[in-house]
Amino acid sequence: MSYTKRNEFEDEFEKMAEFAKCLSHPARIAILKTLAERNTCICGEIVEILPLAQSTVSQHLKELKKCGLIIGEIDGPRSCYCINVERLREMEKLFREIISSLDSDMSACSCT
Amino acid sequence: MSYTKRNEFEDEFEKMAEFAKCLSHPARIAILKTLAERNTCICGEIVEILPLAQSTVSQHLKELKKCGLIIGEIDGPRSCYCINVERLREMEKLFREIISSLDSDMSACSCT
DNA sequence: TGACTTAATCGTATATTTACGATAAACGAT
DNA sequence: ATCGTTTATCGTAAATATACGATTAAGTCA
Repeated sequence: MSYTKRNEFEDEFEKMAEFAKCLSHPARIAILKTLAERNTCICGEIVEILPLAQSTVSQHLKELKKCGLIIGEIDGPRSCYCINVERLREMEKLFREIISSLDSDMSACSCT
Repeated sequence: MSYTKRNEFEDEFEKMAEFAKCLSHPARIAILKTLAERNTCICGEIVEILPLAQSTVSQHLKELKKCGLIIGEIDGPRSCYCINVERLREMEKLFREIISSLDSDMSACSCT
């Protein structure tokens, strides 16, 4: 039993799925929003805002970092996080492309 | 141990996260693409195209249906699926809104 | 009616995700 | 050097997700 077949699809779809997975928890969207609003972007602030334990927030930050949407800089005992604008743009573009590709393919639905 | 705290965030974020979760597997994106390309949209065709067992495809279809991105019509022993265009637009809009809200909040990143 | 086709669901195994508390690591300050 | 602060990581528990084969259900057609 193989469990995952995520790697047997078109690169574009896998990439999109990766981004989507990253946004698939409201906490991570909330983190992005918080980072956008502040430029201090210290981890502790996020912990205060979210209804989650520090370790859990840290995990979500790790996910966001893994998919490249945020950048973390260690600054003494603190960690300074901010949004990776280029990567955000990349995601935006890919999303737009896939949606518009669906749009252009789509013809009238014959089953309703 | 509560396990999930998905429901303790802003509605908009939860909604976006739902959509994102739906797109978080390449198979489901591939299904949407296939549905866009054809208007016959019979389940069996999708099974032939994807490297997945029939039952697994059925499960993915169920997910897509649950979040409203596709509509299924039972047609005799077959199932005719198609994209729910309105819902797709809704997702597109929400995504665009959230991204542009990030954009407008974002100031220079102080940590790089 | 009975055989065939198609797709949903069930049962199951395994991987991953989400959450927490506890601990460790890294630094600043006293 | 020790203490306090901050954050990452570890260990763990429980929920979900992913995948499959087997079965069921529902309709078609001979």
